[in-house]
Amino acid sequence: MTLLPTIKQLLSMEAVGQSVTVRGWVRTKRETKQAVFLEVNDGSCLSNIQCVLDSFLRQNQSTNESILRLSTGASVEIIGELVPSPAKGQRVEVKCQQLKLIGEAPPERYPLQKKAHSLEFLREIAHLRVRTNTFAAVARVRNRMAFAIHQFFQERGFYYIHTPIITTSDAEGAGAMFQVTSLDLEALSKSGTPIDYEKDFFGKKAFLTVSGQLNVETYCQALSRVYTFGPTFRAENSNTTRHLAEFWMIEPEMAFAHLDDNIALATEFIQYLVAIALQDCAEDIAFFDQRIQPGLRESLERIVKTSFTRMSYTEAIRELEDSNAVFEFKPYWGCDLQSEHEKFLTEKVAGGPVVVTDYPKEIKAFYMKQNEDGKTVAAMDVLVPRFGEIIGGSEREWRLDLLEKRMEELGLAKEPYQWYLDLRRYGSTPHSGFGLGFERLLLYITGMTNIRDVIPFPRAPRQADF
RNA sequence: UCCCCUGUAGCUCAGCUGGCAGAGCAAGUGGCUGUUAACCACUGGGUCCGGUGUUCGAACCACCGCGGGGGAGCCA
Repeated sequence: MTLLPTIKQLLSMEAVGQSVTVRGWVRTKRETKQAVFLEVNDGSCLSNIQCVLDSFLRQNQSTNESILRLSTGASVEIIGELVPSPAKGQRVEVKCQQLKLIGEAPPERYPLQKKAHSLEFLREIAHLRVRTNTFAAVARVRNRMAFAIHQFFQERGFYYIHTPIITTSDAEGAGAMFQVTSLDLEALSKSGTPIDYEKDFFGKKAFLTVSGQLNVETYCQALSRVYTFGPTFRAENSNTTRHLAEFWMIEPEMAFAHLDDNIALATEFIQYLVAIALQDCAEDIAFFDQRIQPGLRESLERIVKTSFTRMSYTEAIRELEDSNAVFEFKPYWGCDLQSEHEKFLTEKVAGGPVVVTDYPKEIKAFYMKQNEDGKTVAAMDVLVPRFGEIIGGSEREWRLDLLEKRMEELGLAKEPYQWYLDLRRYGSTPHSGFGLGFERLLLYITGMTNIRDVIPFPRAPRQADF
C-alpha cells in the first residue's frame, strides 16, 4: 500500500497545480453562491487544509447533494489540484474536482459543534474529543514525548526493560493496590466460605504493579543502565487534577551511580524533552500558549536554558520557615512538604524547577540510601511550578546490613524480598534511579491543568468509561 | 476520604424577595459575500439532574440521593 501525503505534508508543498487527494474530517463549511469552502483535518497537524468547491461542481446533482450533507465531523475524500490560495489565511488550498462524502455526521445528533466546548463536557465524550484541536494536539505531543523518552535513553546506552504488570509483592509501599484475581467473587460472597488464595490463579494474592522499580533494579545489576516505561496502577481514592488510577511511568536505573549522577540525569532528561517539544511540536505548543496557558512557550524556553535550583530538604524547610508567607500547614523539620510548600519553593523562591534532596528517612521509602547523618536519605524530588512533584527518586541502599536493618525498623517482612536482597548479597553496586509520571510531564509541557485531559481514556475513582 | 462550588435548550450560562422558561453560541430555512471564529434575517428547540417535603403557588426554600468541577490528603 502506498500512503497518500498527509495534510501536514500537503500544506508544506509548493503548490503548482499538482493533483492531490485529501482524506479527513470536515471541521467547518462556509458557503457562498460562487463557492463552498471546506476546512478538512486529518490529525496530522493542527492546521486544516482549505478545499474550495466552485459553482461548476454544483451542477453535478450527486455532488450537490453531498455538499448539502457535509457538516462538521463528516469524513470526506477530495481529489483536486493543490494551488496557491488567492485569499489571505492560508498559503495553499485544494481546488476540488471530485468530492466523495464517506461518512455523514448529522448535525442534529453529532455532539461536537463548530464552536468552543468546555473540557468538562469533552471529558464526557472521550471517544470523540480527540477530534478537537486541543485533544488532537495533546495526542501529538504525547506521541512525540513517548518517542523522545526512548531516544533520550537509547542515545545514552540505556536498555528498555519490560517489568511485569502483575505482581505478588503487596508491600512496595507506593500506595494502595488493585487486586488481580480469577476467583469467582460473586459465588464466594454467596457461599460465605473464607477465601483460599491457594485456589487463585497464581496460588497467592496478586496485584497490579504500583512501580517497576524493584524489578528493574535486577536488570540494572547486569545491564548497568536500564529504564522502564509502562502503565502503573494505584488504587488510592485520589480525586485531584494530578492523580490517575492508571498512568504511565518512566523509571531509569543506573548502576555505579550516586545521587549527583541521578540529579544530573533527571535534569538533562527534562530539558531534553522540553527542547524537543519546542522544536518538533512548535505548532501545537503555540496553540497551547495561545488558548490554554498564556506564557507557556516562554516558560518552556526558560526551562531549557536555566539550570534547576538545587537545595537540601533542610535548606528548603529553612526557606519556608524564614519566609513571611502564611501557610496552612506550618513547616518544620521532619514534615512532609505540602502542596503549598512546593508551590512556594518553585514559584516564589526559585522561579522555576527545584530539586530537593536529602529528606528525613521517616517520610521516604525503605530502599533509599541512608546518609551518614543517620537522619536523612539520599532522595531527590524534582518540583515544578504549577503543580509540584514531577519526579521522585533516590540513590538506593546497596549495603545489605543497612537495608535489612531499615526493613526491620519498619516492620517489613523480609521473606518476599529475598530476591531483592540477593542483589545486595552478590556483586552489589551503588545505584540510583527515579520515577517520572508521564502524564505529569505532559501537563507541564502542554499547559493543560487536569491530568484526565492528557491521557486518552482516564481511569480514576468511579471513572473507567470507554 | 474531607472541605467548598455546581447541575436550567445541543453547548456556555442568566433567571432578583417563591408568581407565565430566557440570552449568546450551535442547528434549520432564506439572503449575501473568495469565505476563513464569515455576515444579516427568520424559525424550531425544555423531565429546570432525580425523589420527597413546605407552600395557594417551587427552577428558586428544606431533606435525601446521583452527576460534574475545584481545593486538601496520598503520590508520580
